[in-house]
Amino acid sequence: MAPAAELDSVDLEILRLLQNDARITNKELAAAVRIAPSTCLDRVARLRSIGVVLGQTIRVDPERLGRPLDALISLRIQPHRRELVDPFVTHVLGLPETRALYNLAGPDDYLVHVSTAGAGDLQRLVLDAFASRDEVSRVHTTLIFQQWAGGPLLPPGAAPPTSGGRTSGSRSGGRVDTE
Amino acid sequence: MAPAAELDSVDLEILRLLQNDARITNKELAAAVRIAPSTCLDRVARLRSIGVVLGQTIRVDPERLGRPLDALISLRIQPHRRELVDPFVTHVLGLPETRALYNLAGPDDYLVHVSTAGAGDLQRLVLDAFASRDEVSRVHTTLIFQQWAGGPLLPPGAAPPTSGGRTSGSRSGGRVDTE
DNA sequence: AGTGAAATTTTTACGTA
DNA sequence: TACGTAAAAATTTCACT
Repeated sequence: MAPAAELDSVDLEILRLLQNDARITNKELAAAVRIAPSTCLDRVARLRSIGVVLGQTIRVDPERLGRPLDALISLRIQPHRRELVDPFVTHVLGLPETRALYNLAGPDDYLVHVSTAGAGDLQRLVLDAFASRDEVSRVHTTLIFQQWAGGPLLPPGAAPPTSGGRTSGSRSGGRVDTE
Repeated sequence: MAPAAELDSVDLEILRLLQNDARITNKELAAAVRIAPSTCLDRVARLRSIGVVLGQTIRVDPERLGRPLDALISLRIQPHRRELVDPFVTHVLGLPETRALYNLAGPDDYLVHVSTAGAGDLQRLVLDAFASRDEVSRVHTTLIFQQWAGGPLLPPGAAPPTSGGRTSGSRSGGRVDTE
């Protein structure tokens, strides 16, 4: 279930529009890509069924949830064995501050993106949730000043957004500024 | 428009459910949080209007879009002035491989999360899109073996998901494994 | 695969407690 | 603020090209 799916330009355009605003109605979406609503529904259903579209989520503003301070925490795991790593991953994903977790190829094994309530919360997190654990041999924290969410990830050569129509909101070029 | 919004436990539960699956109908959502559909609609509309909910997007599988290889690219910008930085940010956000961009506090000024078609594409990207630029003085690339998307980011103390009902799909604990 | 129209479900608006 | 009902609009199904 890994290989790349075959997508035509209409599929790519649908993905682009939905990634920009998934609340668009099927009717509007169909009009934007110039096909009938029922056909459009089939297209989207297919994209779901073949796993290109994994799901649909709301984008939440961390600041308005009381977590204005973001940071990246690099971690080195000492005996890098599965018995220690799996519980560690579970632990990190269980933290409410965790936004993303990466297992890396470099000397630092893991990178955690966290959103915290402030410097105090971040310090507490670094000390209590990471540094204090036996399997963690090194912790390095970097503050995030600003961040931008990625765009549609569409393959190069994909058709550019249709000229006239902004679908909704006030985005710029399909990219979403999150800060 | 920055301070934390006042949210009660119902709001938090709504956010959690929508973040898990934004395609849930308002009717189902209302039932899950035990309020009337019309009330639920008001709640969600409020969350949108006060900016807690920024929008709605589909989650796309990068692998199925032909980008199975992820990497983090650290960058140092030489004269770190706005005239150079702004075009650089625009350039990075314009790359189809870009998934996220961070402006950091450390010695490395920027971190770019990219999804690429493979080692060749990544090499081309590092050389042509980053290393070749005048304002970029240092490039460091780290491969991502595995990654996990963060969860609801909800404040601690928020009520756990209601006992019986899984809303849809087969997620685990509200977290979404993206690899 | 794509389409148009009917049938179903959902969203939305509004009056009331 | 929350609710229930009614109107509007959406999605979804289906027979046909």
